[in-house]
Amino acid sequence: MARVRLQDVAERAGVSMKTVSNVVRDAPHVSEKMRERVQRAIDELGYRPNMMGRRLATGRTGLVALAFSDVSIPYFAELSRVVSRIALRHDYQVLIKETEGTLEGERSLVANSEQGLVDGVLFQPSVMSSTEIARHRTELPIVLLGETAAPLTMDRVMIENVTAAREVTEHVLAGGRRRVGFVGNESSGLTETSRQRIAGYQQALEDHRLTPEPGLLIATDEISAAGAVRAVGAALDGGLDVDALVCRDDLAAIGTLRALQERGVRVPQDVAVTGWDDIRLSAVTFPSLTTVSPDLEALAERALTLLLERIDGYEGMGRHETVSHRLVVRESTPVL
Amino acid sequence: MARVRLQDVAERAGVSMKTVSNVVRDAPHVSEKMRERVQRAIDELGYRPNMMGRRLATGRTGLVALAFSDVSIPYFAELSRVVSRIALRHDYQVLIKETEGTLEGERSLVANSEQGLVDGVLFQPSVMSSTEIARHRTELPIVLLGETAAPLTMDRVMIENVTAAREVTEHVLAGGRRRVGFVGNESSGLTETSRQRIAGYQQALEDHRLTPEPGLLIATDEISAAGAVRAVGAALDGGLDVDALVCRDDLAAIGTLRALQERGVRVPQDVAVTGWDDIRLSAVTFPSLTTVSPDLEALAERALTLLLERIDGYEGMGRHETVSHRLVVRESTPVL
DNA sequence: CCGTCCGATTCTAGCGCTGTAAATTCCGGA
DNA sequence: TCCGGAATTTACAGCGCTAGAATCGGACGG
Repeated sequence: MARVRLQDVAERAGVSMKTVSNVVRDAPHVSEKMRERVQRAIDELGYRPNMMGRRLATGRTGLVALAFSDVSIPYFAELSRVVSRIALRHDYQVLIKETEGTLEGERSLVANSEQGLVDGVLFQPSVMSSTEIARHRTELPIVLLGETAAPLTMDRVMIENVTAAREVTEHVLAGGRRRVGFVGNESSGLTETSRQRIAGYQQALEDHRLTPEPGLLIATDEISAAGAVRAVGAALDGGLDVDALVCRDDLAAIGTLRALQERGVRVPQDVAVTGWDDIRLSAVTFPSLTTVSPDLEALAERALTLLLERIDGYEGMGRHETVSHRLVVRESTPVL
Repeated sequence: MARVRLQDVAERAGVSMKTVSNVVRDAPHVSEKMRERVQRAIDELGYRPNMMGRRLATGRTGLVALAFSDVSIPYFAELSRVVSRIALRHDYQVLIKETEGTLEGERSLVANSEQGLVDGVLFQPSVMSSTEIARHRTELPIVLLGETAAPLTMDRVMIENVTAAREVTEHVLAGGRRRVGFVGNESSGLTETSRQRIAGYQQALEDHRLTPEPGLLIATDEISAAGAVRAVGAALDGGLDVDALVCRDDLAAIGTLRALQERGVRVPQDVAVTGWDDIRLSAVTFPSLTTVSPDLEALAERALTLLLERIDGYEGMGRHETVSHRLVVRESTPVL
């Protein structure tokens, strides 16, 4: 049996297509009687609107893309959930696009490959520079997520990375630690995210009259727990002497935990460890992780709001917003 | 500036729309000369096809939905990646739909709410029974993932759960353990997945002339590491006496690890622990987890193949396939 | 030199829905 | 009973693209 179309319902109910359309979309100016009559026809025929038709007609796809490197990074998975949920409230669905964190993947995203498929994009760049993003600038509305030094013309939402990094470092210093390392900066080409977190970490050290030593920065070759296990392991075996390790993210912290425990180092007694992102698992590692918890809800809400405004035609300058974060203290740092 | 349409390119190149369309789609019957001429016009105008138009015309959306409870469960996130990658090879994009693991969410998915938006659905049900899914049966092609007792009319791809559960249990028994518990069955209403894994676990025990005791089954109230921490913690505090714990999935295993370590129980010396899914993190917990590793690649490939066949009009009986798995032995179980 | 044939190109309908503008209906008031 | 204006419903023209039929044009054999 062929699909039921608006036309079929219209004939069955003996009204015009437009009226049926109005009923389906819950539009105003439909009398109660008419609504009932049409609804009956819809139910009898089992009509379901064809989204593609609607989309072509309205020019809106009802889809926004959420782009980042890799969904299996817990932070991004959790972000996806929140964004999807909030988008749904605005009648939007979210299409997840993974860029693999490669320049190529990010470029193809920005080179409006999604043109005509999604109405806008929420994009957390990994490697593309802000200027390049601005240059490739498409018709497609884009809102940037994260720490990219965003072009003036584009919207961006992030948390206060420098401040947060300072707070978390301050927290371990307040616990009496003095040899504080940093884990997880990229071994080749620092991302803006790492740069800012390291900046905050350094500020905190300097506030305490401690000199940041290059040897305390432990770079990893990839954003993963396994990368951190290798890097921290190698550093420890190389004689690294620390009493605290501030990690770039929870995954790095989880890897750090393992590298320490493999060597019999106790956390937090011997070395305190902190993470970043407050992914769900950070509460169930042993010991559980003290971590920076960004307000994902607010992040998603603001980013989506800015994006929807762009989609609705807003053409002003880029808006740069920050959302709050808090420090969640758990077992991996000593109680004060 | 308004968007460039096919018509604009056609005028610019002085040819018909259809010819441009042929060039864009790389269709046959286009002379080299014409191709070049049109391509030049396309480049000059910066034309990008509007997917919505194409989709309406072809009736194909180029989108398949991948539905499961929650992306932030690592197994699903990793599955998403693999499915997306493989789908891309078939020129399909993947739309992730979370059902929250609720009957309501799953019903709304099956009640062809996606009609007209996606061409088909890969669905891993959490709570819906196979008969109900079959009843709600829509026009939309669906392939089931996972252990659901699939209706005869529907395609389904899974791994051999009973066998795998038996193997992993056998592995700890071979290590000399005799009081083997199972962690992670749902406290209310066993899912088919849990049922099969428990069945395999029991078979292995029986093979060793051990009697499965109900007290060795530790139910959790939700699929999460935190749920396992609570459940296993409570069981241990209640005097649970085991020397091995086979967990329903890696998340449960991670929670189990913590519950044991909190109480000073050593893994694997005092209690061996196994997981299921081989999520990335299972290699970096401390100790790392022995776990069942499904062949995700094959799972995704087969499921997508079956789905695409359905989309292309295949109307035969349901195909039920299994893909392979292997046991990955790591630190959480003693070496033999 | 002409008729045939075949691949290259154009023509013409839609795909299913919505927005606009015009037509119709409905009411209270005169 | 009739009129004016507001509310409701209808007619119709696309949104951008593709498919199939129709048409064109040139190479080839006779």
